[in-house]
Amino acid sequence: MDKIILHIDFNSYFATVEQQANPRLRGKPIGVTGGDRMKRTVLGAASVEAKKFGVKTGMQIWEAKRLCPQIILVSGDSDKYLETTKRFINIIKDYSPYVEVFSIDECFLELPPLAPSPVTLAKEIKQRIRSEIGEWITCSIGISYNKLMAKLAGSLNKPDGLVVIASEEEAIKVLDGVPLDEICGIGGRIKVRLNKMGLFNFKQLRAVPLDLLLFEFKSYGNFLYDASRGIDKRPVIPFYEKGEVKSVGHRHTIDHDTDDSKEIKQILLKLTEMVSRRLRAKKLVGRTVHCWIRYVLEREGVNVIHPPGGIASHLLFTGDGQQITIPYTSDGLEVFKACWKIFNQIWSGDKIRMVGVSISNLKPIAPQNVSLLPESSRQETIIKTLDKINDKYGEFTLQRGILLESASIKRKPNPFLSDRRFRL
DNA sequence: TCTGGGGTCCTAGGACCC
DNA sequence: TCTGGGGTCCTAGGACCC
Repeated sequence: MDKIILHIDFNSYFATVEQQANPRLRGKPIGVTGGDRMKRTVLGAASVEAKKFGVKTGMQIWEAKRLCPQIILVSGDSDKYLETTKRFINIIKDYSPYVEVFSIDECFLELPPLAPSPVTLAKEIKQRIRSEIGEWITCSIGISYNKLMAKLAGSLNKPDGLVVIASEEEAIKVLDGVPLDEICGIGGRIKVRLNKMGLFNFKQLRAVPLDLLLFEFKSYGNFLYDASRGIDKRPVIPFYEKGEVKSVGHRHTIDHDTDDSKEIKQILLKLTEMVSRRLRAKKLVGRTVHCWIRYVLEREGVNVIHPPGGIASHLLFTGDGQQITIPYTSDGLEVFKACWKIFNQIWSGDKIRMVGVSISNLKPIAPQNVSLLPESSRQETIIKTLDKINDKYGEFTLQRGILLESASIKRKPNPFLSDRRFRL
């Protein structure tokens, strides 16, 4: 193999971390939820034992309970998972500086040219994770000559697997035995489009000329062409070379549909403040504010499939959004003003189920950028003081007066609201 | 009983400037 | 009198990932 790349992926991550922390949960079907509010939430993870009943990550809780009535639901704790992730990354770094953190429970590792047998090394990593982090924490490792195939190899034998795809010849054999959406990069929509072209497996995809793929999929055709041949030239990008985040956002699904603009305003105030606080914590300012909403319309007697491949539903989801550019800021009130302006432009007046806010076009705060205007300087002092206290005592301990009326978002943040892509 | 929440990248078209 | 062409910025929207 030209390069040797390992893909390390934790199995049922949040669930095994919870089982490690609490012996009474071990060997039992558990599901990790987003927090104390169960309605309209989905599972962040399911334990191996729960998966035997057909329960899956991302499944709605009512469905998980239907499949497995004895499932134990555990409230997620993002700090705990992040802490565990930092520990395993520290182990991985002993083997190579080329570690790309792909998500909270996944990383790529490129081995130096003179590394000993990758299989022996992978076994050692698994053993160290067991002994240094916990016996309940298992991972699957895929080994191959590029990232795409390493990730595919890792997905072939779960949990606790170890699979090698050593050459392009082997890769093609493996590809011809899996569905199109098994590889990272082909999702439901692309699969449907490929199927419509009469393509149902990688062997058929390989027979399609590049020109045709480029015509149908633009530059994505290159990816499809290469992927079907086991080719992937993307480098492993170590954590210290990864750029800063490109956008920061939050969205919130309301636990009832609402057309009460006062209520929506309170939620947007909270979301914009959460976004701005994260910008300030990262010492960033941003200038493009994106606000979007989602409606749910009941359609009597009509079955709608949404999204493709999803479950049939009599509900039709629609939405609208807009983005505008404002002067660089990390002030929640400025972000809110932009957001509120957008909201009032796009809102149809229908009942709303979800609102979202994100800010992009980010840049680091210039240290010498001290404001000269007294009013602005006063605002900055207020923000800094709020941040200090909130950092110490938790989100929303102190907040602007206008936020205090709202009870729609609880103080303890949902673990799935926090950074999954983080920097070490 | 009816899909949570946080991201990334890409393309296309219009506005605007020189 | 009314237009070439290149480049950049902005916004909309689609698709994917975990």
